[in-house]
Amino acid sequence: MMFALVDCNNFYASCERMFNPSLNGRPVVVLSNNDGCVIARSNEAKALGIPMGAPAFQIQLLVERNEVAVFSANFPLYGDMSRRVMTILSEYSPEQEIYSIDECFLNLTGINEDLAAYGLKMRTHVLKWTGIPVSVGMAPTKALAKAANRIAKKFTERTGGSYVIDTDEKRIKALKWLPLEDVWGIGRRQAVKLKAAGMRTAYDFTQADREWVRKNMTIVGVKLQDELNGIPCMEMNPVEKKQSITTTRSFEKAYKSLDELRERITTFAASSAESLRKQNSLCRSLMVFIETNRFGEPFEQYSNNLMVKLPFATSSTIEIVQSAVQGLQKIFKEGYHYKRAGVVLMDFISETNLQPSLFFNSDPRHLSLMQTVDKLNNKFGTHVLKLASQDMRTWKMKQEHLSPAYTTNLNDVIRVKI
DNA sequence: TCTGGGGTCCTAGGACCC
DNA sequence: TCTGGGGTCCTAGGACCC
Repeated sequence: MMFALVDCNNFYASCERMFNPSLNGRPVVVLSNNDGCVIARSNEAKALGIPMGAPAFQIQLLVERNEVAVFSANFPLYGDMSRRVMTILSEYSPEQEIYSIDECFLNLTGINEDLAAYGLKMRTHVLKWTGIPVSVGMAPTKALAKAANRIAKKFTERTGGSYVIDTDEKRIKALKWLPLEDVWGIGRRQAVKLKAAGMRTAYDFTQADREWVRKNMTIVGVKLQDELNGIPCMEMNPVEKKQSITTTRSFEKAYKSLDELRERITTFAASSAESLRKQNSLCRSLMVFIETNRFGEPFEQYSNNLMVKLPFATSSTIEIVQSAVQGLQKIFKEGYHYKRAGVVLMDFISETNLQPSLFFNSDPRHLSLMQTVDKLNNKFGTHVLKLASQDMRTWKMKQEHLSPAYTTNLNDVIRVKI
């Protein structure tokens, strides 16, 4: 077996920079929705010590002193750039697993070439066609490919951004270099436990007693140990349908009334339902949740969630919204300052596997109605059609540093003067 | 004033059944 | 002191990922 893990460097920051070359060499950060906290940093921003996840207001001083370029997250742009990168990479293997917006696994088993050079070829190709720098790690297991990727990225000057672990010597050298907490699959919790047991590097972990690992880290830990020892346990996962679809947002200000929350929940449920239809699924239950400011202060805290079983499988926005709002009414309590809410759809079946029930079924008229709505919304841009109860008030996300929709809106396409 | 959003998998323990 | 035991299904919560 041979896997590649290809990963875009500082992806969101690289996307912003791609359309604004004057930012080359300058520190760049991208903020989450509501301009809340840092979700991407260029190397220069990392070097300034701006931590991942830092609240925007806490890095204000650093930003001003160092002329850091700050952007509000522009997810349509990143999604579009991702699609382009992934399409190029798919040419390098018969099997691609898109693992996240900025990385994918490729199955390189049977590719009869010098792999390090093959990785460099991918990197050059992607950079030339999209302007996005990527790193390529290759190894006989997914976990080792992840480790190889870290080496490719960390030592770009030496590796050119492409590194292969194809011998036991290289494997051991890599694992002795890789700190425990940087291993794919070992999180903060486990790292503490492993360090307490005297381990420090990925290599130490591979030497740990198998039974101890099973007891302390379940079967997941045992598989990871095998993977790092070069025994593949994780296969390529073909792109499958999602098992749950979530829409959640923090609010710019606190909401107190049921009416305000009802509008938000309606909008979230509608957005989730749209994604559900996109993958041709129906859902049989959903969860709605609301919460006050989890950072406390100065008001009393309350958070709650509720699972709602739908009377039938459906993808109708109307029916899903109804159930979500019923759920909201059950958990809503007067007197709190709500700061976040969300709707999770789950328990899916495929449209084609629907077994109609004798008495309770989704309103058959909704399917064609929804198809029409989706078609129109697709054709004329987002949400020319929506429920009357959606977006009643002028709800707005804080986005003070939003870049143009360079690739998805004709008016924002970059013009080149000749 | 100001702290994101969207996923997956595994397990323990309760409910229920025989 | 002194409990029956074993299977299955479901769910909440924890851990991890990006």
